[in-house]
Amino acid sequence: MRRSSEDTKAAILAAARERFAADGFQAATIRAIASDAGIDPAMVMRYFGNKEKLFAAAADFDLRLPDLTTIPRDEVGRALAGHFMDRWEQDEGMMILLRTGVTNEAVAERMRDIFAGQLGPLIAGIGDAARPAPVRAGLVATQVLGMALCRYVLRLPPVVAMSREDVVDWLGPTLQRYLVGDAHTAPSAASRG
Amino acid sequence: MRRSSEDTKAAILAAARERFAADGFQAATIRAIASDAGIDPAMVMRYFGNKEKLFAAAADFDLRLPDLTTIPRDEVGRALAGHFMDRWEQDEGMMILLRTGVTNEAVAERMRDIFAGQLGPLIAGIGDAARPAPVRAGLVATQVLGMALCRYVLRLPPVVAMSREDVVDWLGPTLQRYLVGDAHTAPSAASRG
DNA sequence: AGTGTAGGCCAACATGTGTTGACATCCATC
DNA sequence: GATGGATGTCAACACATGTTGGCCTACACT
Repeated sequence: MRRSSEDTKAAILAAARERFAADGFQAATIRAIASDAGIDPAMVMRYFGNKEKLFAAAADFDLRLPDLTTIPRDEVGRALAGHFMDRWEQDEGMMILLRTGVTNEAVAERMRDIFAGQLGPLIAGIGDAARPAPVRAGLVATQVLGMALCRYVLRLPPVVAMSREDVVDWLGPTLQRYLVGDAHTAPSAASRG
Repeated sequence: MRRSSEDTKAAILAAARERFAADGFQAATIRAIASDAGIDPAMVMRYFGNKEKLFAAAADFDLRLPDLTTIPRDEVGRALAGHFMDRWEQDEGMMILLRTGVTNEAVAERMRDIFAGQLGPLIAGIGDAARPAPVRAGLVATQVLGMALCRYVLRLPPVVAMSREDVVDWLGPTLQRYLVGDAHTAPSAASRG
């Protein structure tokens, strides 16, 4: 069965995204990707030039952040937590960035651009001018990427076992404080469920 | 100049820790490590057997958690945040685990063991029995590892720019809530500094 | 039927890697 | 000073990888 050029290219890209997400840049081999796509390694070179360009095509990713200004101010933390959870599970792009960014400076820079360029402006629109938006964006990144790391990459059992709602319940207030709160907002440990 | 066996072994181990921390497992080559240590690659094999065993020796790491029961209950979050900050900066062991654990299942399992075995019991001693300690330990791990990832690996500029005290101020309340609080503890955004 | 072109495969090359075994060199001991 | 073990180097092997160029094959069109 013969495929069209576009079909083959798409098959290669799909296989590449899976392999890069599962194994990282170095461990994901052209041969393995080609095998998954059911074609010869030479085809990968034909369609994408080299491994770096294939990776660049596979690592395309956008946070697709919602407009936070349409959300009630006191629910913005939970909304963002839920959005990231959905985003992580629907698109393996973030897994690719996480697995490769830790050992590839170019990818790390891309992640810096994504979080500064997409999350920063969003937060600037809702936050308190007294605390700079980049710091708030950075803090949100630490909690959100840490959750992705522990849940999907390291697979810490209690973190994997949490439901989406559990995650939103726990991370929501944290993100809320990072977004619109103040460093010294003390948590109250009095109320118990 | 001739060195003793132990000196050479220590030099190799030091070079290996730096390389593994900077480049990860695959990108850190025996040849580069040997070159850093000023010896022939064959010596590495003689003293450590193979690359995996060298890595196992280099990736030795302990969280060295303090006894939280001696700390006032409402300061436990800040204390833990400060401890992790110190630990990250003094010992490159965590950088090694972070850079390699994302693409190496054996290392990921080791991190699971570390956080479940060291952090879990500690938290069980101070927490609320109503919420299981493993979940609390997992949540702490998400925030603490996320900070390490963003600050030392991805180097997000606003996160790098924060002082140790800034980090403790922001992460302290978060960890406090994860440790002894309740999921629905709402942050108060009223007070401003 | 003949033919050109796009899609696909095969074999090979250059390179870098972990790893090994043979050889060299220093130093303590007799 | 001779000897033997510890310390170290060298060259090479076996293997996997990214990459390349040549060749094959099906299909559309005349």
